[in-house]
Amino acid sequence: MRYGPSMSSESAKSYHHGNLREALLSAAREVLEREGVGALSLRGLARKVGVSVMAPYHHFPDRKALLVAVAISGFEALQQSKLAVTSKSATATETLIQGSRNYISFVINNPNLFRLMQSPELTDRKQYPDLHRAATEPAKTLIRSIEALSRENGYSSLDVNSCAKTLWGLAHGIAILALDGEISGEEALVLGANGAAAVISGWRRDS
Amino acid sequence: MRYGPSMSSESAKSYHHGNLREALLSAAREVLEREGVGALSLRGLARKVGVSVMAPYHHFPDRKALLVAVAISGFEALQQSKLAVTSKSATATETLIQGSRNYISFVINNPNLFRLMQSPELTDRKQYPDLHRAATEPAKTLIRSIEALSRENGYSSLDVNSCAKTLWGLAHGIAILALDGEISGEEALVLGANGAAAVISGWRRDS
DNA sequence: CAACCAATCCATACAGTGCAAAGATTGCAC
DNA sequence: GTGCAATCTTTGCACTGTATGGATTGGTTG
Repeated sequence: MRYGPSMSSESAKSYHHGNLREALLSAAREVLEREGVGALSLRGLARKVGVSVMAPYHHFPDRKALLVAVAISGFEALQQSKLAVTSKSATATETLIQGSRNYISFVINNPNLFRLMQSPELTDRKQYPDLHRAATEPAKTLIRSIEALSRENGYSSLDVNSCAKTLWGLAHGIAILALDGEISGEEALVLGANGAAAVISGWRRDS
Repeated sequence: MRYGPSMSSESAKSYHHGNLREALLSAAREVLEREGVGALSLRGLARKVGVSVMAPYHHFPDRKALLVAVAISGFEALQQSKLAVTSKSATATETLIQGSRNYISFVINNPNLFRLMQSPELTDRKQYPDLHRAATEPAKTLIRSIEALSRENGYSSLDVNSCAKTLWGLAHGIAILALDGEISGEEALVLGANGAAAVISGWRRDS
């Protein structure tokens, strides 16, 4: 693993770029957050990185594959921050509530990246195993938290799976409302936390 | 308002199409649901309708405007079915729970249309007043239902706005999980109804 | 009825895109 | 060193959105 176009001083333009793949991904993330997914073109990225039109195709089979790679990096970042929240929380309830806040916060801070992660164009995740795996990790973490909740509070009859999906769906939906400008970021964070609390307490009784 | 290319027998190819706008929208909805938003091109639609490359531009300033028009028709359909549910329900609680089911059902039955309605590409709704209006109608209906709930059940301290957004977000999020294949359609419908019930009962206590 | 005009449609052209094919350049293993 | 596989470039095609300017029409007005 080397870094930079070559070992020499700086930008000694060599025929081989050196780490084109990473450079492309980095440029893509930048363009994505600044101009949206519509502005992401392989040609544009190639230009930005200073490489020929077809060079990117040696690292990504097609445009979609590039988008998938960016999305994966997004899911990994999300998972990372989710784990951080989990390790900081004292109780399972707190983990879930703070997790909801954290999810919404991530969406607000990376709007276009999140939109890409949810893009209809990469919906067929079965076709991209790596993407599917990366996207599933956060869900697994959530389920573990709910199992902990069930243990800690003695909710023996709790349907872990349903509860997880409801909580996830709630955070997801509220975040999207914020993205669409229907509610402010602060409001979304509050709603996310309160809504999660309501679901947790309401769920125990009703199911 | 006329219909068809001309008054004569059939497909008497006249210079003026007659109702190009509607024909384009109809073709667009068809292509959209069959092949996804990515396959929606003005040229393709023009071809499909049997008209020149530039004809669509006399009815839609650009591609985005066509997408917006399709999205608007989607929101109108959603609102229509929402009203139908409301008028069929006896109590406010039932309206809200069935409304949640109905929303999720709409999404499942019109996946690509829904994706278009939520597309990041037409997020700047302020720029399309008609779209913004159409997209806001269902929310208004929801709020009215919650006000009814507050009256009927004596939840005097209920924060109508927050409750509405939480319920909306929940249905929204669960529907998206179904779209992404994370849960089945039936499961989504059940989760939507149960989740809504949990939020309603949980909310009353916690806020 | 005739003449006009605004709405509608068409033909052509240009820039930008994704990608296929085939050749150039390089670093690494032997 | 030599050969090979990875990497990068050149060229070309089919497709897209859309700007420009001209053709055709039906409805309105004199």
